[in-house]
Amino acid sequence: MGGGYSEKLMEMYQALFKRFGPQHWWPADDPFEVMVGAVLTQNTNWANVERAIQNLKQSGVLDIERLHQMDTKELSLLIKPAGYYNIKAKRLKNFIEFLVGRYGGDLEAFFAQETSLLREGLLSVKGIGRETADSILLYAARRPVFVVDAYTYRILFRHGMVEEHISYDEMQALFMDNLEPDEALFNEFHALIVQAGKTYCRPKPKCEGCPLEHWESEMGLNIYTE
DNA sequence: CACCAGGCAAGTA
DNA sequence: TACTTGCATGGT
Repeated sequence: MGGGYSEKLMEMYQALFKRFGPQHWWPADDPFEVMVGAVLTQNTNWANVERAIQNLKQSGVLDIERLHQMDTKELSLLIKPAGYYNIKAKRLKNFIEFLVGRYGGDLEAFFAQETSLLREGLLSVKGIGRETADSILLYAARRPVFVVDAYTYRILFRHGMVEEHISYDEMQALFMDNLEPDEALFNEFHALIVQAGKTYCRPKPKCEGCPLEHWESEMGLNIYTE
């Protein structure tokens, strides 16, 4: 039904895992830190996000109540290393206001909902789009939701697995309609795609003609080039 | 110097 | 629906 995607995707997963090993995502101490990191990492290098999170930790404000009290301007200065600091401070405040206003700031209460309702709520927050919402669902709420990002498009397109410019929902369905809803699998798979993308699948490929000699020689992924 | 990073919202056609 | 633009720091 899926045009043999189930087998292809699992072969891709096995090859990536063999090449890169377990990624141990999400690098955070608790679900709330995951959610903050998910907003801060929007179009931003993770190393810069780490500095911002360190600033929040060292200031002792990495919790809902403290962030709720804090002035947006003050917050923006703490997260400055993550870039887009004015808009991200507002986005974090929007999210905090949502959690406090609707769940009394109780994350357990927030997470005690069906996945589709959780996603709907997250997407209602200005500053949380589909990728950020799905990252929170997968890595904070630990739901079997597949996270799609720019690397997912790039890698699958360059390997001839999808048309260019398919929608987020279509790409997500490609994975979720062809794989068992396995939270641990989705966790590792997305993290591996990011790692592989960083390593071999830049926006402007240095090698001539991806789908890549790189993948084939270094990863044994000629199975994807048809 | 140019390019990129674990996106999103708002505006336009 | 399908583009375009603004947002911004820090590494390579």
